[in-house]
Amino acid sequence: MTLEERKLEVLRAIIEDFISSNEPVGSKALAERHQLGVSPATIRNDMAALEEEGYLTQPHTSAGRIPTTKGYRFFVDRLAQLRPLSPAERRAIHMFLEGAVDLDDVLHRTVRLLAQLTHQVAVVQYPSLSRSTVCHLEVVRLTPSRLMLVLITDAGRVEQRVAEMPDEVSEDVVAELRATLNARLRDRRLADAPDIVSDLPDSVPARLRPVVTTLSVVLLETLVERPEERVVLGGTANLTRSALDFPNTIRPVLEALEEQVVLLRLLGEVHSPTKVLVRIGDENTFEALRSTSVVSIGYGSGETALGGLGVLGPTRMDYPSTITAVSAVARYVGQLLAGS
Amino acid sequence: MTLEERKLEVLRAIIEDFISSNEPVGSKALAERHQLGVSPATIRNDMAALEEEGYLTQPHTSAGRIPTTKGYRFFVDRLAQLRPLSPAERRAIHMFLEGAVDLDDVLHRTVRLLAQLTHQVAVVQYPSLSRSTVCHLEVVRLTPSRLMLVLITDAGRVEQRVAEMPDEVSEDVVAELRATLNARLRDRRLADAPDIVSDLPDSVPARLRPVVTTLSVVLLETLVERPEERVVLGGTANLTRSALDFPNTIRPVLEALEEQVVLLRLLGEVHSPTKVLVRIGDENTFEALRSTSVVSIGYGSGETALGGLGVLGPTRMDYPSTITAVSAVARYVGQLLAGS
DNA sequence: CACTGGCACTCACAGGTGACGAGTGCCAGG
DNA sequence: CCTGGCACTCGTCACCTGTGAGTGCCAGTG
Repeated sequence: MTLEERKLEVLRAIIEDFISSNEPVGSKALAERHQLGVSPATIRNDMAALEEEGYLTQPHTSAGRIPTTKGYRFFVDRLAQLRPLSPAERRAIHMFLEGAVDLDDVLHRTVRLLAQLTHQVAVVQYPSLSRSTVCHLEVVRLTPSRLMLVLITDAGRVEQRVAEMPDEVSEDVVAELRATLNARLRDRRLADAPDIVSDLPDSVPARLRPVVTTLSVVLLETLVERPEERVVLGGTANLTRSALDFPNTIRPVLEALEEQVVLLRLLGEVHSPTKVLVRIGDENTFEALRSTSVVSIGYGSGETALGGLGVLGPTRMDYPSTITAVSAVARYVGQLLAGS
Repeated sequence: MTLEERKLEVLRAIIEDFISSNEPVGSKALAERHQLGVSPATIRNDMAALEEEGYLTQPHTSAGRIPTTKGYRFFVDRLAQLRPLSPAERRAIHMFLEGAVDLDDVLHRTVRLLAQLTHQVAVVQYPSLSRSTVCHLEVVRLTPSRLMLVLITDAGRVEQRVAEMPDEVSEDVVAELRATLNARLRDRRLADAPDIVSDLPDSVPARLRPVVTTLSVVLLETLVERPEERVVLGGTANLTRSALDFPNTIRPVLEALEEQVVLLRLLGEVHSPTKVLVRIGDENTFEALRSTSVVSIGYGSGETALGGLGVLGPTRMDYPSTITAVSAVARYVGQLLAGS
């Protein structure tokens, strides 16, 4: 199944031309635009072979060829040469993310940056709760019988939740709760938190028990039942850029992007912060995204990713540039979060 | 400038037909679909008059008429009869907003609800900081020299911000800060906060002064320089519903909607929680939104609005239904926030 | 054996034409 | 003041045709 040198060149040339023109590319044009050293007729034979093997297809008999999913896949895996980041892009990344003041800000800037760099739809996931550790757990007494729990993770993420208490709670008890909860949970991984939390009521003085029991339930809800991994979306206007011909092609995509579930699953499979993941066309799980490609990667300080980020665009996207941009941004965001 | 009875009927009929069909409506079709009791020829005369007066226009000579901005405006102000909420819609509102656990949740559900009810793009603003009062101000020591300020308002909004301290700060000092800040700010309106905050450094014991000064700066930044009124957006997929013919008509709209500034200004002028505001076509401030209409209203418990919410759609939207839906949702959200 | 030039063939697309019909304005008559 | 009738405009659609890009195949050549 190995292809000879020239056929590879032909495949690469076709994909590059198609990406920049969005029109089926024919043998003659190919011969003119690239120095392949052979005549159109020869190229035609190669094209026919490539089509036979499933890398190309024809929209109709007398048109040029366009790449199939398999063709793009081969291109991405073996043919594409990574384009280094241009100085302008490097500068843009720094400028964009420079002045960020907190996590929300970082992620919102990131999504705009990605959208702008790649001219595509950008998605950024909040640092996963389960992969973070507890930095602080604050208990605030809003009214005597209503407490607010504020969870702060090492990644800077802040989650809050109101808890209605069965009885009134004194300020002293709140202080005690705060101390107890922090003693138990601080620096623990949130993935381990559910176990710790459910043991909590049994291990506190009896007088605290009712309050702690109620709080435990709320905490568990926040941590487990609602693992709501948040996602920021941006650059949807870029969808209109590619698919100007098919307004009914962008509708399902927009609809899918409004579903949190879809977005999460989109980035959910991302684990490594080092290797970009490219899902092309019908390699995507979701029906509605079969006409798009997703380029994603994890970001984080160490080996394990805190969360994922990526972009979504037409299958005929500029993979080399996109991959470069996505991984550069992820690296920078990782540093930023580690340093803050 | 008063129009006679029948001309009004004709105008209403044209607008209603155009809204449901999205095609220029002609005299004959009009006479058939409505019981106006006159012949097409008569209607033609009325139409010519209405066009003369600026309520209608013709896309081209031999086509039917379509309403102008002025026509829609007249329709909304004088002709439209409010449609009561259907039981199904009422039920939908309750079901959607029932299980909301916190402010974020309420607002995200609201935006989805609005989008679904009206089949349009929905926008919901977070409760304005400046119109809220401080419920609690928490100071959390993340590391010895890094504090996090968490501001909780009566509307349930939570804003946090990290502050880098010049020196290390002891846990005792933090407790003192917490007490001082809360004593000064609790139950005060956030609009008044800047004054209070800037006086703060002068009115604390000298030993607290450096820390308080730094904190003041951060607080002021959070409150004033970054009055970042947050906005939630949803239902953008609905844009494709109306403008299927013009993909290049939805691009600028999508782009505009990605600008926070635009969204804020869109709802920024909303003040009353009782009266719906309708901005039609070129009545909109923003160039890109000249082809759309915005229906918005304030929500809140009392007289003053906490924030705004609304929908954006094509000028040929179903105004009566939309107005009903928007104001019903706003009323319900207001109750919800007051009760929580 | 691999490449090439030539040739016949296919087919999307653009441009032109004409029939059709929806819609209009105007006018004379009730 | 309303109506029916009539001539006119003009966008839409179906149809046709020429053009050209692109193909596959084949015989010829180094």
